[in-house]
Amino acid sequence: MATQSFSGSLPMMLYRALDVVMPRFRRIFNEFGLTEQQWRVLRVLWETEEIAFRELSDITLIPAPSLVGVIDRLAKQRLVDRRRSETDRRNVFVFATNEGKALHRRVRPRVDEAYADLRGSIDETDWNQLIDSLERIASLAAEAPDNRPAVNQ
Amino acid sequence: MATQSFSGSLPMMLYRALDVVMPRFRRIFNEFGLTEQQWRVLRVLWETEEIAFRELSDITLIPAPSLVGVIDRLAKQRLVDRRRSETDRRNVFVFATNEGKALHRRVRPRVDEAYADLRGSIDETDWNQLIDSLERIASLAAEAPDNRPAVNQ
DNA sequence: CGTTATTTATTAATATATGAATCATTAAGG
DNA sequence: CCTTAATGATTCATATATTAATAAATAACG
Repeated sequence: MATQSFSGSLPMMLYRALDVVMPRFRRIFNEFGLTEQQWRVLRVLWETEEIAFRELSDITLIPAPSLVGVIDRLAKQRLVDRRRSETDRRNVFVFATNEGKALHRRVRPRVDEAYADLRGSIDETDWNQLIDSLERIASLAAEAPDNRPAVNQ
Repeated sequence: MATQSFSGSLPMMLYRALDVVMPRFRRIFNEFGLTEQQWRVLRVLWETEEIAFRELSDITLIPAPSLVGVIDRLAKQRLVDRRRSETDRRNVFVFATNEGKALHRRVRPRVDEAYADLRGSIDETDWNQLIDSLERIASLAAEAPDNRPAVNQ
């Protein structure tokens, strides 16, 4: 096999896929005064009433130092709030306010619609194949002992 | 099909794949005092003696406003330099200095090795399938008229 | 128990991303 | 030509990423 071309490398292909896919979603977020990361937090809080800071960081893939600021800004808009655990005061829990839940309910249909459009623009088989391949890549995480990201315990 | 789970969505799967794949490369870049984006620029300049700013932005997937700073910092380290086009003075060309080329030659083998390791840790068929699927996603770009990224002209 | 490690969120410093605006240059039109 | 429109890099303001350090709380251990 010849020398790997830069643009054909796996990392650049992943970045390019995101560049193709994300703008349509960011446009929606912006309409509602949200950033992509702020949306991720609201989106996760839709599924769990309350969530530990670390777990929120793992699920949203927002690194902890960044997440601090994301939550600060969401809290300033009264969309989410924190509380410290009583049993272990190092832990922080995050939850959506009523205002946050209401905003989520308004944004969600638009995002779902865009997602359906995206999915509709790709052949069903290709789509499943892609998700499948990405899952296999993600499963490498456990095997690399020097990686913090995501699923490790 | 049930409601799309957040972590199983295409964007989050793409982000997770990058989170799994990139740390091993960033560790190498850091050893040589480079950031990921700085490396991308050096890596591209390895293939073309000189390149137009806009084209560099398209290939590296670094947005123009960010690329200005990336090149500024590389130039401060004497690794690259700019020159303005004589025929159209709006255009800027970027090229690697001898120092930049030398650094590239030192980093490159380490990156290639890490890439080979990565490739070796994934089944050949899975790998090809993934690259293949990502290419199909990338090809959607042309169909979305409101997207700047990459290949448009 | 008291001291030392470890864990958890946070802060700090620097680099990059994002979206809008600006400034210089060139192209187009009358 | 001269004015106006378009183009290309850059700047600006704000948000996030990255890596290291810190501070508070808890766990572990002698």
